[in-house]
Parts: sequence; structure tokens; C-alpha cells
Amino acid sequence: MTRWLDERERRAWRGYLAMHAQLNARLHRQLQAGSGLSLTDFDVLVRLTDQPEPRMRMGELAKALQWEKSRLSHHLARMEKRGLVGREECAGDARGSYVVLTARGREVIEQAAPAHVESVQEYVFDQLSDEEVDALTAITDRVLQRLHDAG
Amino acid sequence: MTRWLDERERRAWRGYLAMHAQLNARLHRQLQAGSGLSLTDFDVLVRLTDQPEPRMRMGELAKALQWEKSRLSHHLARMEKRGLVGREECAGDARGSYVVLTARGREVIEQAAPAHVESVQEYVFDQLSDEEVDALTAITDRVLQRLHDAG
DNA sequence: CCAAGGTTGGTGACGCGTCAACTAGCGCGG
DNA sequence: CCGCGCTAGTTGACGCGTCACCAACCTTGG
Repeated sequence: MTRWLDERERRAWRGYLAMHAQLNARLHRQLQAGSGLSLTDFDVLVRLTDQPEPRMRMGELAKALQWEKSRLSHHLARMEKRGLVGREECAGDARGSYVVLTARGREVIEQAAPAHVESVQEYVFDQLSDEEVDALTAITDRVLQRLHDAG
Repeated sequence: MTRWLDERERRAWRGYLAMHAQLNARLHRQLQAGSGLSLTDFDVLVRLTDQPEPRMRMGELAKALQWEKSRLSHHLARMEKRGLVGREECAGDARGSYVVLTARGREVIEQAAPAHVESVQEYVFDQLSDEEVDALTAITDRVLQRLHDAG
């Protein structure tokens, strides 16, 4: 017996899908136009700069991003070609390798970040009350918890 | 002067990004495993079944989906190869063409929809209070409005 | 010390999405 | 009726993400 969505749920769901699609497209375009980075490049660089250490193991980075290793491998190969990241051999484990942020990578993300954050402010947080921000956090936490529990 | 995200905003934003990524991945996998459809195939078929008319112009469909024409063209070519949709010439306008849902397309989506909707219920709406559903709608409406205004 | 099994990361093929041309047909001013 | 601009949809190239598979290497039990 299927539980179809009722009218309120349907509205919320379609709104969510539309919002994500359009917001993502907009942020992507702006970031790309301003710096040549994609949103995924940005994620990678943010994780690398978050780190206290300048080098990071691939597996560790993959876990932080919640990406498959293969995806990360492909993506880093492309970013390496553009000079944004580099690779170093891993001393203790000859299978592994370190990812490092290049000077150029650091420069590019530092230049790109302000405008990107400003866009997020403008399109999202400027539109929301404090209560709505909290509600959004509650919603995402709850759904993430459920996804996690369902394994 | 950049307005960086404060701690609450940062939490909400990272949560939102993580939720979308994981929810999408999960729904995609389940739909794919159950029916061979991707989420985008599903969207296309939903729009086609929403319609009172069995045929729909490409441009009209593109607008409903908010897709670029080129994307729709590529995607329909692939769906056509799999027998989910067909194309018909357009009588009044020799440039245009109609997209039609095939019998197989109808069959596949009718079989796929219940499990997909059930997943959405399980992961999302079962986790949310009525107030949160309303908050989600308010948030998406507001952000969509802003995106629209910023054109 | 060695074999078995797990782990780390990479590869190739394929479907997808975007951008920038492009083709073909419509329609309007002259 | 011609020509020019507009619109409908297509195509090709390229970057991206996934899947299936692989090679190299570590680790552990014997």
C-alpha cells in the first residue's frame, strides 16, 4: 500500500528539488565565471585548507568529502593538470599518496571564496529568519541521521 | 568586506549540502536498482504523465523541467533508445517535434513510482514535524523567489 | 618466511550535462 | 516573393561521476 505524498508534502518536495537545482546552478556558474573553479573543485580545496597539515592522504580526503575513491582519483588528476594540487609519495606506506595544495591552488581559492560566500549569504541566509536557519539545521540533521541509521 | 558565515549558518549550510548529496545518492541508487531508471529519467516521465495530452512539445517539456534544450535532446535520445519515449513529427511546425510516452515508458514508471515515493516518505517526511514541513516550504519558496528576482 | 586476504589508489568505459556551434524551417518587412 | 532574423531542435567536444576491474602493497595466521 503506497503512501503517496499529500498536498503539503508534495509542495515541500517539489520546492526543495527546484531550489536545489536552481541554487546549485547559480552558485556553480558564478564560481566558475569568477575563478574557473567548479563547486566540486571548491569542496576539495576547502577540505585541504581546513587541514592543519598541508598534506592529506587520499583515503582521508575521500572520507571527508564523502566521495568514492575513484571519483577523487579522477578529479585530482584533472586538478593536478591545472596546477591546483600536487601529489607526494607516502613514506610509511608505498601504496598510498599524499595530496598537497599548491601555491596556485591556495591563491585561487583565497581569491574565489569571498564572492562565493557572499552569494550564499545573498541567496540563502539573507532570505531566512533565525528560526528558519535553525529549522533547516534540524531538518538536515534529522534526515542525515535517518540516512545514516538506514545504512 | 566579506560577510563570512557565522557558526549557525555554517552548520546549516554544511548540513544542507551533506543532506542533499546523500539523499540524492540514496534515492538514485534505489530507483536505479528497482527499475533501471535514473532520477532524471523519472522526472521526465513524471512530467509526461502529468500532462493531459499524451504528446508534448520539446520546448514545453524543457520549460517544465527547467532544462536546457540541449540536455533534453541528449537525454531523450538515450531514453528513446531504451524504448521509454518516442518522437512524433509536429504537424503545424516542421521544425518541432512531439515527445510521447510509450506503453513501456508508462509501465516502467507506474511500477517504479510507489517504491520511490515510499523512500521519500521514509527518509524525509517521516522525520519531520508538520511545522518543519511548512518551514521547508517557506524556505524553498523564499530562496526560489530570490533566485528568480536576481534573474 | 610465505600464502591469503584486505587495503590503497588508479584505469577504462559509459552515461550524463554544458557550451558553442549548427541545420532547418518559420514569418515578417519590403 | 525575397531575404533576414528568429525559433526548434540537434550535434560534438569536453569535463564529470560511477561501475567494474586491476595492480601494488601491507598484514596476519601458520
